Amino acid sequence: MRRASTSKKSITISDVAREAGVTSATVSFTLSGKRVISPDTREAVMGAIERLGYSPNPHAVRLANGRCADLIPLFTLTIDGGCCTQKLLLVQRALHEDGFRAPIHGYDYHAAHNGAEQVALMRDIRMQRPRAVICASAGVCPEAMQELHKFQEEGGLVACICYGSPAPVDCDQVILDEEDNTYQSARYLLSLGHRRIGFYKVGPERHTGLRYTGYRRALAEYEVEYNPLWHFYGGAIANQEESGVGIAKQWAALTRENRPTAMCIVNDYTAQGFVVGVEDLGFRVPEDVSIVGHDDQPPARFGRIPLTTVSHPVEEMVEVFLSMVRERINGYEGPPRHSIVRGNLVLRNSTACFSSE
Amino acid sequence: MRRASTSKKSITISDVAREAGVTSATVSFTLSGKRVISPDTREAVMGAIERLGYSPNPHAVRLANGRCADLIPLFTLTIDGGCCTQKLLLVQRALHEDGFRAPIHGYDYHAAHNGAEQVALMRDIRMQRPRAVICASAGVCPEAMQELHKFQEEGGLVACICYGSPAPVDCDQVILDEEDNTYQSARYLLSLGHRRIGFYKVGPERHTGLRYTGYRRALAEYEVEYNPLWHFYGGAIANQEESGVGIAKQWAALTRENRPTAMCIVNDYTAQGFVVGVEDLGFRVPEDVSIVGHDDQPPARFGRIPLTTVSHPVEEMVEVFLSMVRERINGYEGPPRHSIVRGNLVLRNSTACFSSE
DNA sequence: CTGAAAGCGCTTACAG
DNA sequence: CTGAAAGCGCTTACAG
Repeated sequence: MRRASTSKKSITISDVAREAGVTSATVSFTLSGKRVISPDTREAVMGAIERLGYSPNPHAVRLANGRCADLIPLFTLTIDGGCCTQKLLLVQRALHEDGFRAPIHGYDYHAAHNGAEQVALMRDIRMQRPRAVICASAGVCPEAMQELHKFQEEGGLVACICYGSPAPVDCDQVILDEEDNTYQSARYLLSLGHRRIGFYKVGPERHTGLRYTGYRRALAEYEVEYNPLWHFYGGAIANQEESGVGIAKQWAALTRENRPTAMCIVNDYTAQGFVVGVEDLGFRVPEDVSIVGHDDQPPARFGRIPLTTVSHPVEEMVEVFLSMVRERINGYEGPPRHSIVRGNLVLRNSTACFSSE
Repeated sequence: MRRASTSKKSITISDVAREAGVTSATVSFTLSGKRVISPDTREAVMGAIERLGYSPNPHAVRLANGRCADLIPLFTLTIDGGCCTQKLLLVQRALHEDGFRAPIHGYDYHAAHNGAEQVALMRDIRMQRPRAVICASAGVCPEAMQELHKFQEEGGLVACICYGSPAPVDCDQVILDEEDNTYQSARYLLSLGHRRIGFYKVGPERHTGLRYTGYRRALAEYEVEYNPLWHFYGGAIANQEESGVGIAKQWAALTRENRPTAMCIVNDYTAQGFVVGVEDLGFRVPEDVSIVGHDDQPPARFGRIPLTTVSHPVEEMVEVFLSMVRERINGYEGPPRHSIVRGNLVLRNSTACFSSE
């Protein structure tokens, strides 16, 4: 914890050169291996480096190089340990194994839910001139995406991991099929005989979004009318489980005839919050209300009740994504590709056939 | 997705200077505000910047500056959405508000559970010469810590967020009192009359670690002998909940007389896994076994059963930590401080008095 | 096999 | 109020 003023000047390539009795070019080349170096010289240089504890200033290196060939930052506004984080971690691991440095630049969604801030963050990454940048596009504003576009124009590689619809950048993308995901869950509830089916997803959008579309498509298929009463909204609750408790209260506040007999809740955390909420109010799951969650994350199996859910195929998405990214890195020049991946229904105990009782 | 060869040369400060009809020094000074600039010049410069879409090359800036005054990277090997991630996110938000850039450099624990790798990662951060680096010390090897020490010698600021014992760097630290945490949980079970108390924590260490010490201290206080049979081990299961299922099987495999009537399980995720595991085997919680978890994370409230647990005071730790860090940034020169923070017992439904039945 | 020198894109004394 | 120039610490043609 010393002051900057006390700071020891850090040692540079010239120090090493002097110590080894050579020129800095020689030091640079013995380090990079881009020139044949005599064994004696190499030894002298390595010795000097060792003795002095030298390591290159990355800013100078990057400035001189123009581009950081071994850097692939991962950008995300979601860092909650859920599916998005899991994918990033898997991608990071693979990239490390390929010899890249792949720091996750994680920013809190709320902190970064500010366009100017996002742009600054993204620009900072772009200006580092990395080999590629990988972007988890959820929540990233168009202006920040524009930075990625500029990055491409400067010769950078971009690839995105998306939810539902492709990110507005012309690049390889792996996309979770959100529409199908929610369609499957709603259709399953309909197939059990339910007709009053509640719907909830996080976020402010009401009648937009692919999850909503999927829900509507299932209803249409069964010729069930959409009822705005059954479309729940979360308010500004930070915690996902708490949102579930909140919508449980809304649900219970409806009259018996208007109350959904089944709920399609996008995200297992919220779904378990809903379970806890309705149980606290004296209802039973699935007797009083069937519930389908989304993602098949740990709470689906270890939460209040084993949850029927639709999986979010994390591993599959990562696999597809990595193969695209690696092809690009190896020089593939074809047009950008969008790989859409679907989840599967997982049956557990939170759903039952409709009974008029 | 264009090739590097196609890359547009990015525009530099000289381009702006030329466009504005001034010198690059003037551009630099109008941007930094370190020199008074005439309104006309300022306007010309800003116009040129606007028209050209200029933004400075951070490598050049950092190389010239010697230190990045506005950069405070956060280093972590744990990025699971749990307490550690939560703390970093809160610290990041506060630092952003203070005008710093504070990217979380997150690395997967397993990927980085490799000394050389860790050192490389940490060195890369150090060599960026940021204002400070904040390190979540869990899992960080001594060699990587050594990098932080070098960083201090170069005049950098270091601060750590730790579990149990201080990190081996001479700097401000906020530390969760793990010993007390587990002591409290074990003592509570003893106070309920239990005498066969099982213990589990993640990690390979057997008879070391502050959590173990706290457990032993509680036993000693009640003059209960330590029994290695009741000390559970997880094996190499990646998923925390699955570890809980695993130890449930170990627990059930013991003879009735040897089976703990209560379990002290370090971490709510694993504790809920244990609940699910024993229930699947036909046992009831808390009738057949009482359980205390640790951390008071969402699964404690929304998991299979409402869990008695000991809190991990995330907000309090962040508050204490930030006040120390801000003092340092403002030039405080006193000796390094260690702030130890304790959690509190939270009573729910997973514990009951011992009954010989 | 190695050296001397230019260049990467900034910042900041030093002059005026 | 502004310019000309040195310097930050590397890399890489260009010579030898």
